[in-house]
Amino acid sequence: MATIRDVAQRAGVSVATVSRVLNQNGYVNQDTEARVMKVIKELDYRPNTVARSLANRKTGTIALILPTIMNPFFSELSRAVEDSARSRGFTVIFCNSDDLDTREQTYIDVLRQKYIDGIIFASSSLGEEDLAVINENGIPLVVLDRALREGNCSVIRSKNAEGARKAVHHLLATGCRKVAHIAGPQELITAQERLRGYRDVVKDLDWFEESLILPGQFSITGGKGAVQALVEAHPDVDGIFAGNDLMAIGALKALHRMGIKVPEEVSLCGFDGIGATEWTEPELTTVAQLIYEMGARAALHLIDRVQGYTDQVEDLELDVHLIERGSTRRRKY
Amino acid sequence: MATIRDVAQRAGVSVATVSRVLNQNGYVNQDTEARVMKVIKELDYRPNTVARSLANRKTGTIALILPTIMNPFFSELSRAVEDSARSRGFTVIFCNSDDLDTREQTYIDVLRQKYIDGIIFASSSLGEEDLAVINENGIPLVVLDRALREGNCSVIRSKNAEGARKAVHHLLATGCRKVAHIAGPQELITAQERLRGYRDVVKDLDWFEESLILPGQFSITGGKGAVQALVEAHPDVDGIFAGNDLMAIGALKALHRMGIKVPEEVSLCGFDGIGATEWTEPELTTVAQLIYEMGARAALHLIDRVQGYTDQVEDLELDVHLIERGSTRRRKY
DNA sequence: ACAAAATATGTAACCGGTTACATATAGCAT
DNA sequence: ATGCTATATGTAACCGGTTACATATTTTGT
Repeated sequence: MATIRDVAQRAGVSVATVSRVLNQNGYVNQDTEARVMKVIKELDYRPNTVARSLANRKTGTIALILPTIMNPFFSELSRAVEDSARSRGFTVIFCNSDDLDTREQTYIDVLRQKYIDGIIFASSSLGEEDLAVINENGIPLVVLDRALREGNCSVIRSKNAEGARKAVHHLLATGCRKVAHIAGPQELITAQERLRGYRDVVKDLDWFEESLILPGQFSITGGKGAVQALVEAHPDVDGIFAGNDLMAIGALKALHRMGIKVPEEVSLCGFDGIGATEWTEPELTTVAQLIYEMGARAALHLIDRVQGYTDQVEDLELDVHLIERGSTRRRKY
Repeated sequence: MATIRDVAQRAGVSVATVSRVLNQNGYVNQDTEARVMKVIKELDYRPNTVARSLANRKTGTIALILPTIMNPFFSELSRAVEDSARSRGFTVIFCNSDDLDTREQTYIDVLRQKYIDGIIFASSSLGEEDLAVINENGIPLVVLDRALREGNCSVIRSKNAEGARKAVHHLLATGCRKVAHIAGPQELITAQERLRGYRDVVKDLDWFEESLILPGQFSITGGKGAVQALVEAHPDVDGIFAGNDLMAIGALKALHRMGIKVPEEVSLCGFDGIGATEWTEPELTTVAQLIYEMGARAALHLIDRVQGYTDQVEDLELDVHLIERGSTRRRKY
């Protein structure tokens, strides 16, 4: 591979001049520029990004830390992030954390050493102190789905509580008399907020009791398990609000296996709006987040900060909307 | 951030010595080493990866080029790649190509400039010439799911034709009298091979005709469309082999919508073995690939080559196996 | 006891860019 | 004609590591 010095020599100029041509800064004579460009073409010269990164401490790379890419929610999110990054000439490094903080720690260490320009954090188990460490290193940070007291860090999240309320109201409106909630792991803010939304609506209804809230790990198996326990404890449940779509899918499977008809006997509503909610039968009613937009906004805002177009941190709450499908349907009594 | 010179100065040695301590090479006195290590701890020094990369032309980064991460097959594959890479201290850059060759070209350019150590190519539309370009640049390459004449490039693929034969044999064995095939885009080798496998089995059966082969784009919508056309043209079809699971899911939806019972009236078999085949009702019979293993092998082998542990290219054919589920069931006549 | 080999450490060039600073010429106002 | 500014280009230090080579000391072999 040709280097900048090869180009300089062949064009009869100094490396500084070539660099100026490359970066379109400083004064360069038109003729000189043309000559340099010609040589660049001839040699098929491409500036070495690593050398560039070393010199100006920018790598054109951002990292996306997420629990696991195998969760469709994060697949879509990361697709958005990569699309947006590419449109701005950035590349993306992926990190599956499995929500393990040791793993997150390790990643952050590695990323720091690699001069990563910025990080999008979609994995929620990292403590505030750790985030502070990143900040100290001056790495711009965008966090998804959590509120932070500390200021120097952008946050983008969905209206989880509001979405949960929408879901439960919808279930009640379609005629449910007793609505249970399959909750995600309470370490995660999203899971907390959705549970809160559920509580907001049902807490004063006479049928409500704590045992209508079951843990489901945000996973398919968790959703299945929750339904089994639920039906045993509350055979009269006729509505389920699952804290995410994967649990809803699991719930649907379990209900089917138990011979309970959806939506005739039990209505079911998920949360997230992943594509797979249209793959089941019946299709799942769900509270859709603007997943792609979330990823795109996160990436574009992060890159804006990296490039110094803005130094303001953002705190965005994205709308959610209910998508009514076959798993909930108005019932007549 | 402390630099190697800071460490050297504080420890009263030269940078070369510190470097030797860091890389565990060359001669270093025990006491000196201890002293250097102590200073490293004190300063919380981490070697700058970018500088290192520039010096030794290795970045500890590999790239994975795939059609789109939103296809669950590739989600799982990339999970495997990332896990394996991490276990060897490598990071992974993701590239969604959407099977556009311009996009792939651009990526390769960028990756070359970034001194990426190696590339895993899971996107099949790139021509041989382009692959040659990568090879000329000396970038180790592992290609998934395609055969290449040219030698200097490892290939890992599944036994697609064999898998397809298994699928069709299974459908016939469960009592199907007329089996159609929903095929993927024929630019892709995998799609070709699966179609070939289907042909191998049915070509001499009296009911076979070309119009039983329908294009389905490897997508859900494609699968739906294919089924609609199929049922119109061949109402007597009682078995469908879909070239991948997404199309099978689409087919299942369409059949359901048309009131055709699976497996009672039509048996359905997919290909890939993605998790979502267990999310549908009935669950989908499918020819499972060793997706995770494919990704893991690709990554580990690539890194072996990057690190010079081997310079042999690999040509691996992974086994596939039929998973029988509810979408195909033995019928009695 | 002496040469050869092993151990220990330092100097400085190098990887391939960027950029502060120095220098030189041309254009323009006074 | 003089001084000031805008234009044009080059020199060399710098980013933060690695490593070839030189040098000095210690150990080993005979």
